[in-house]
Amino acid sequence: MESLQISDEINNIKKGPWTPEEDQKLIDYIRKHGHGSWRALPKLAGLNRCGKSCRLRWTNYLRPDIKRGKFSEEEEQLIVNLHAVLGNKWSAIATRLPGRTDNEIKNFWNTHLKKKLLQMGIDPVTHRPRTDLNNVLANLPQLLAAANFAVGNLMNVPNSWDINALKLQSDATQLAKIQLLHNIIQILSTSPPPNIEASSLLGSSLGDNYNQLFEFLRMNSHQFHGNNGNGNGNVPFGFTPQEPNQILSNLLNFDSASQLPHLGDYTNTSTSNTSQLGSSSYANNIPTSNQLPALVSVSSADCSALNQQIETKINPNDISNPSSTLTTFEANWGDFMDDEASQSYWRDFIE
DNA sequence: AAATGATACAACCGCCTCTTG
DNA sequence: TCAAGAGGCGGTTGTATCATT
Repeated sequence: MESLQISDEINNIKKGPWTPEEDQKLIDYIRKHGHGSWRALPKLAGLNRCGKSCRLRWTNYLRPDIKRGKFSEEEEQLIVNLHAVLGNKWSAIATRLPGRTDNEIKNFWNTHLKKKLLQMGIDPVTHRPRTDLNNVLANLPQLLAAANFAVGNLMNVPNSWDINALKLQSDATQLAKIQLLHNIIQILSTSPPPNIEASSLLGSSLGDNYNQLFEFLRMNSHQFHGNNGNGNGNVPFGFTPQEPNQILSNLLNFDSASQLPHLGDYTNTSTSNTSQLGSSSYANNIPTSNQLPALVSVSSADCSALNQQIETKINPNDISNPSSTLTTFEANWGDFMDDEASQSYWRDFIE
């Protein structure tokens, strides 16, 4: 590295930030002659830079068609979607965002989007919800808040699934969080952790969120079990959580190994909603299996409408694509790009 | 007001692919 | 077919700026 720098110094090759004078020389030259051979350009333009540096400066900063400023919501969404299909192919992604450079997108991804996805509980590499216990539980307060919000909104959507209302009331972030909550419930629905270490981990991680989680399950379980009105018994979230008591009883099995509050203690402090426990239908529908079913499909009509909305938003010029066959509600965010059919759609779209 | 840490982004580096002779 | 050079790409680093203590 040092020898390289020395060699560069000997050759009078400058490195580091570009000065306005250098920028102007580069712009003037390319305007007059085009860039031609990048290797030859610096000498011809009177710059003490290597060709590579000139090319980078031009393509990433000086090019006249470069769009400056913050990324819009649409651009953000598009980058996430494209990344789910293309991975770190920044140049390929950049071709879909006019005026944005691969470098800019890459930086934006690394500094903003990656964190955003992580905060949403989505793995930025796989674009799937993160299911490891630590991460799920670490995000529990956020997830519960988001899920409560989304459940409230989604349950107000008419049976016919007013997609517009759905989109207005609940963004993809909320949906992703519901997906994650689903994961939590799955974790909690399985047998108690097989060893004391896992028990302790879960207990300490859950901590104060225990009450919140219980409350959420209790408040919404009747809704999860409701018929969505389309006759097939599916519910919007596609899973039917066990009775909260049953789920949490798994936790109580290792209550002594952790610092979890006792269920009884909690219910005593929250009596305002206990009627829901008795009146809701969930009591008659306690699943026999500990495993929650996978997220369920909504009707194909609903899906196509939803997909079209997503696709229209992403690419207003291409609203009809027969290869798009998303069928799951999770398709709204993250997973929808991992769905095989969806991926083929995006590949088609990109190609 | 100064120190420290976090964040954003421009720029560089090394590797890979493509082109050309 | 192969080797060399040029260009392109993705990962990483360095530095300026902003936020917090």
